[in-house]
Amino acid sequence: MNTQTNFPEVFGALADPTRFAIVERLLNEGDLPVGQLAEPFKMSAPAISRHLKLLESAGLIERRIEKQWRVCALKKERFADLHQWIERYRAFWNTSFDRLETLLDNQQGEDNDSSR
Amino acid sequence: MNTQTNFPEVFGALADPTRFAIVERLLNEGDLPVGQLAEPFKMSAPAISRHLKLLESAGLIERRIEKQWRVCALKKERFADLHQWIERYRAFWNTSFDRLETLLDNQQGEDNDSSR
DNA sequence: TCTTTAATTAACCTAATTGTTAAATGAAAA
DNA sequence: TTTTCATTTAACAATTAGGTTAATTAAAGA
Repeated sequence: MNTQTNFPEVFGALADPTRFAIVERLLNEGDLPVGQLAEPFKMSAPAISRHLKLLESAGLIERRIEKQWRVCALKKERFADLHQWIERYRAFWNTSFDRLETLLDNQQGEDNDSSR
Repeated sequence: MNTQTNFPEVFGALADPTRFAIVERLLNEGDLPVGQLAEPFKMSAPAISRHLKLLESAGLIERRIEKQWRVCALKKERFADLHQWIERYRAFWNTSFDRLETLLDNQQGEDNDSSR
């Protein structure tokens, strides 16, 4: 399997709200240069730069140089790995949801967790 | 969608190797009492206890009392949430793998998603 | 060349995380 | 009821994470 994927490291990269938002944005808007990625946050450029470096080390993004900009892009492989990982849990979460299953089958009009 | 699922928090819970191993073990071996979960680690009981508390706060596990033991179990909802999240990236990672696709096809086989 | 723009690296500070040991809790067994 | 077992809480120390400002690099444009 994907023995080269260090899942705790990847999850650690996604564990910060800023980094998570960056990843989500790259999914929704496609590749973006560092400056534009930084713009929505009221955080210094060096802080963003370090977040991006961490995402890159975890293999979630890559940076390429384009003229005077560093453009960030999601790396497909890592997301494929994450998908494979969570798929292993399908047999568990997808069975006998009992009274929860109707709710979820409705395709998430809302969530159903009452634990918090 | 699952707006009340705090993904950075959930990822943070999975970002520690000990906690990740605990979650994997619960998937592979089913519900286990705290003492047995702690056994493979050369870490004090309080340390394990706090890891479990964090997993519980993130909604990844729950603890029930059974005789003199606290038995830990994975929570389906949270894994379903994670799956829904990564599914949103499928359109991205599943298309035009280009020269990578042969490499990855070797190991992952076909995916069988039924959630949409 | 000189200046500007884009981004990173360095040095530093504070807060959060993760581990420890000792004490506390609460149910079961004696 | 007293002891034992299973686990948690409290208090504390060491490390890591995440932010800041100042200095550096590197390419573009004047």
